Amino acid sequence: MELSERKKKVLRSVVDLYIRTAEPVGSKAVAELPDMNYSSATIRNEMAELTTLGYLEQPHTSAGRVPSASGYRLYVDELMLDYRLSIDETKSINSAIEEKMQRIDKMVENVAKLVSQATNLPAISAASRQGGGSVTRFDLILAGRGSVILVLMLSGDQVVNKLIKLPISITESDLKVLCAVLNAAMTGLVLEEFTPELMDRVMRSAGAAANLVPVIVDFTTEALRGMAATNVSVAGQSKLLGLPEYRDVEKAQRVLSSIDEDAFSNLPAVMQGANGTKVLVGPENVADELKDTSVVMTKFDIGDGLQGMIGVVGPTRMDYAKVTARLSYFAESLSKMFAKPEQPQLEEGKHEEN
Amino acid sequence: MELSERKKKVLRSVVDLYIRTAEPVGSKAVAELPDMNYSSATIRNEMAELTTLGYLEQPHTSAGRVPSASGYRLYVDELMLDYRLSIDETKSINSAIEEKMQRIDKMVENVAKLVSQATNLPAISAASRQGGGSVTRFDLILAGRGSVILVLMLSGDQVVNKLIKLPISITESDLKVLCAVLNAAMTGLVLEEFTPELMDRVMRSAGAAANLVPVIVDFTTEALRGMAATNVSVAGQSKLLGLPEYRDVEKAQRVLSSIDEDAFSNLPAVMQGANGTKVLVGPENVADELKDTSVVMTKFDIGDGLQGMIGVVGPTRMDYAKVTARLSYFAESLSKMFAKPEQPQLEEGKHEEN
DNA sequence: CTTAGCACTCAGGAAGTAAGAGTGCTAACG
DNA sequence: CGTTAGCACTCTTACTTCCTGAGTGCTAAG
Repeated sequence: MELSERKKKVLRSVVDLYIRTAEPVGSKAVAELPDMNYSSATIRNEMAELTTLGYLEQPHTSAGRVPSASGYRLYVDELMLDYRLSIDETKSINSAIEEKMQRIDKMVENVAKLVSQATNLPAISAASRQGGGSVTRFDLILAGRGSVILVLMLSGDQVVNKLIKLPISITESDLKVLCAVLNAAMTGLVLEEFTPELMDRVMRSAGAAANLVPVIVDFTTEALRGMAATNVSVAGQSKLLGLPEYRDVEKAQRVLSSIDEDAFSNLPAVMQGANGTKVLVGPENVADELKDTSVVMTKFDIGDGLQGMIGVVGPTRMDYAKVTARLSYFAESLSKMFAKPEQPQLEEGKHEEN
Repeated sequence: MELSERKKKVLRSVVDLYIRTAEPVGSKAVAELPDMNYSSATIRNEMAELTTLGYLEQPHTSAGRVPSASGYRLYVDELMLDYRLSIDETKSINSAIEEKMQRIDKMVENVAKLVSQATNLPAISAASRQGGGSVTRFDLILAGRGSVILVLMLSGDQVVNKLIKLPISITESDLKVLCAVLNAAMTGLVLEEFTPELMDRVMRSAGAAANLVPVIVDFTTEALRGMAATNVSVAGQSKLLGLPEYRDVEKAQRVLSSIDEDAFSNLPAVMQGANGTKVLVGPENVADELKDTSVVMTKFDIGDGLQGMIGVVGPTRMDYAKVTARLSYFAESLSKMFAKPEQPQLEEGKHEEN
């Protein structure tokens, strides 16, 4: 059943007010709104009906009304007015992205931080690859006494490397042979195709440098696994504590620790189908601890089969309009950033160990 | 002035009890302790004196006593009994380290998580390099049409790489020339020595591939900067909320957000002098928000001029004995792990971008 | 020096009260 | 018939007041 225009207006006002104040809103408060030309009594009647329809709830007789989950749902789907980002906001988002994205190996982490700052709520960011990658090219560099640098070029123009130290020394020509064998036998293979038999075969034809093969295969499979793995980061958890609904420490802790954990490693799955921004209101969340909490998420494209996702966690009474606007803008900016090759430089690799 | 043995025993008992219960401890509770062979009246007298000496405080007349900052100080320095890790504990710490350290580019982050789990408190982990690094060796690999992979070997056997895409194509021999020039002119230099003049000079002698030089220098300086930067990670913030002293959300938030920020980027400096485990009790902390909170920290060695640090943040009433024990053991295990070369593999590099 | 006893203090909980906000209903109004 | 004013009713919240119990400091006896 379709609500009357006035009912919609009242519902929207109630949600808006509740978002602002975090306190149950009464008929009087709504009636006093600038463009509300009815008396509090009329509003009262409308609110009573909205309550029986299930869009509003009252904590107790004679408190104001609070939006119910379906109230929020309706608000998000139909009622909420688009929030227009100010020039300042877009500017600050852009410059934040520019500044922080240079070292992309921390991309996920940084994005989470930025989103959290922009929304003043805890934020999640994740990147995951659809389907497994493969090695495009093997290179081996002799780096002085017993050291060999293995350089893998992976599908999606990603490059990783590893320094291998050997007890024995090895000649340049041995490496050349091995390198050729590797490129012939192992390029284009996905993770599952790295069988023990394959390794045996490669080792037999690898000549003098055969003892390098196991290390190389190990690292290669690990790199492919790493490509497939989902990278998740959470930032700004403490922002939650500033909100009145989390004055209850128990609750705050439940929510925080459920975000803290790697509970989100399968979250990108939720995003699979949906396009654009998705809003999960309170009980729509699967996790029990989040029944009282809303999540707003958006996908963005990193290109090369990489899927990015950013999201925000907050009270059911969160400023959906503003949050969705900011999130979408973020996603858009990020997608754009990854789409354009900017400089002649495109790929970069960095890593350290012991 | 030296305290009598009995006073020490009483003080220790008070601190121990307070650590356990988080409630002011009365003379009766102390007197009832198994090996306390005095009546509550005697204890009362001792406690009164300890109060005037400043080691204990009472929240109000007729509450029990609570250790003061100097009480904790004394406890940490002299009184506390060594906590012996059980075999189980050492085992679980070791297996946690083994399991999680494989991908070392996430080392700092993982260590923070592990320490937090082991202590049930928020934990900080950081790694920073003493003094700047330099490039040991440049390599350039031609990776098909217009793509060149730059591989830098840095001091400390760290290897990083970057894929450079060029609008124009380039020949293998041009690359060889450039590579030789780079190795001749730029190895062994620290960040400050990369001047515009140097770049000019290199570009002039670089031959056909000269237009690659700016990109290479950019990436090199960025890599060196990255080496110098301190890497900090915080984990388990929500653990704080489980503790009775942080039922006050305001306080919890203050503390959490002061950890959340990059407030710790200069923390390793604090560790510079001290060896072993350092305990900062409440007001000894510089940050105002932490005046009410204690920090326990330890250094560990990553080798190659890299300094690691792990720390824990908790209420002044934290189980110093247990926490220090676990932290030290962690530090020790980590140092050991980084010291032994394990496999023939020592260094590993990994990174991705767009 | 240690201990028992006692009067005193003070935080925290229970109970009761008052104030205020908001509702639902009814009746009047245009 | 939709809208509004008025009013009785409900229920929370804040503020008292009171009481209890834990713990203390002091004194005097062992």
